[in-house]
Amino acid sequence: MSADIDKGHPAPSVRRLPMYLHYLRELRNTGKKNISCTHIANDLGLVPVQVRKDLAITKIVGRPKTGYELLALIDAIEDFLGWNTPHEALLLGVGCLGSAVLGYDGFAEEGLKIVAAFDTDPKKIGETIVNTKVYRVDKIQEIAEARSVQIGILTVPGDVAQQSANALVEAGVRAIWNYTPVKLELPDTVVCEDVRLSSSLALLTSRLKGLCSAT
Amino acid sequence: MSADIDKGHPAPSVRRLPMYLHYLRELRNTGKKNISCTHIANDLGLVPVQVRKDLAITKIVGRPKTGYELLALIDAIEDFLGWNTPHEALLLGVGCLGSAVLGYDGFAEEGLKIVAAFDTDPKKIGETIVNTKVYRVDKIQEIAEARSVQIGILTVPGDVAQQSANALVEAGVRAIWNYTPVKLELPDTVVCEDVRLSSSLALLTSRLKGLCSAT
DNA sequence: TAGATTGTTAATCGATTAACAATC
DNA sequence: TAGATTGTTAATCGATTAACAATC
Repeated sequence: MSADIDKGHPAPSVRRLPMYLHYLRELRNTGKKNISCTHIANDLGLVPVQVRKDLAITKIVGRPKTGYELLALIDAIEDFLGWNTPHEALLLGVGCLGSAVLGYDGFAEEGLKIVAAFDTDPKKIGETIVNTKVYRVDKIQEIAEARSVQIGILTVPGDVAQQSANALVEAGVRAIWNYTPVKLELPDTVVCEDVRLSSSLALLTSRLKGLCSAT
Repeated sequence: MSADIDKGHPAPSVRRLPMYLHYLRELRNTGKKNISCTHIANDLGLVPVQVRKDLAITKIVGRPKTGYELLALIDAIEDFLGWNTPHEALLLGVGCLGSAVLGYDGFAEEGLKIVAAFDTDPKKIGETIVNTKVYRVDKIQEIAEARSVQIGILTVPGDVAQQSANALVEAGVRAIWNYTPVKLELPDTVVCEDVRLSSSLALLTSRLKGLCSAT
């Protein structure tokens, strides 16, 4: 019945937005007021038309000859991504990876605020790791509901990934950022994004192999 | 002059190989001898023909009706990725993220062995973090050359990313796994793969926004 | 054998790039 | 004004999916 059959936006474009945002924020310090796609493309090693298409999904409007107003563009990207209003998140699994995610201060710039962490290890429960308190896993529901947290970050071992995801869904979480190698089964009312470090490494090592054998 | 103009393999296919490998290794424990694309696709939520195309890049040959021999398939993927012969790597920047990468034992299964870490912080130099010794940055060349290390992992802050990458290149490293948000300038004799966690988060938060506004 | 499955060619789909009118 | 730049439509490119003969 809806007039616009929203197919969403091209994932490759959305993936490039944080790169533009990072670049534009740096540029802000130089006092520049306007920026064109030509300059962005040059500095980031892309072609201008791709930058234009990517930025267009944020609904930003530029002016011929001058380009985009820098601050308006930054706002538009943040708005599109939802990074101007902080998202609260829960983190499950305070191992090496979980601690790193807790400690990574870059997420603040991306509107992500981890409000509580959870683990099964009694030694960790009650501890405070990088300003975040670690709770027992059975407290997820209580804390999630109290603050109506929408995002869950999964940094647990693979063998408990699905059950951890289930707990997050039951607690009302709407989005799961999955750092485990497990393919999660989720209701389609929940969005999930897999961080697959091994995919990235696969590309690196296979290209390294190509480099060597080409000689 | 070369007969085969090697365009490389489709990046999306290469990115999916670790997922198949993970799945197949788990399957090994069940004692199964053969596996078909239909089964793989079912279990991973893909379509059989895509699995077949993906696996074909490893040069594996299957048999109609029975599928692929499980162990041969695992071998073929490992071979293609270069994950059966361990790759030695150096890690630059022992902060939160760097420590997590050092501590992540999953990389062992992916043929990656971090043999030394480097930092500028005098307090960290000489320490051993997760079985890896931390050296002064000016030791990179010496250690890289002695072991002819081919891979460098960049987990330094963004503002020293380029100079750190330069040091790795000078030390003879052929591949850089870049965890910083910086776009690196590198000679084309060096391959580089960017781990962009923010791209992944962008997709998650923008889809979460779509989910909420759709209601 | 019959039917499941492979390997491959052709068709489709979506993203990137080219072309160009509009405009400041 | 002249020329750089935007926004958009059309062409190209590459990945995914469909179709199907070969085969075990």
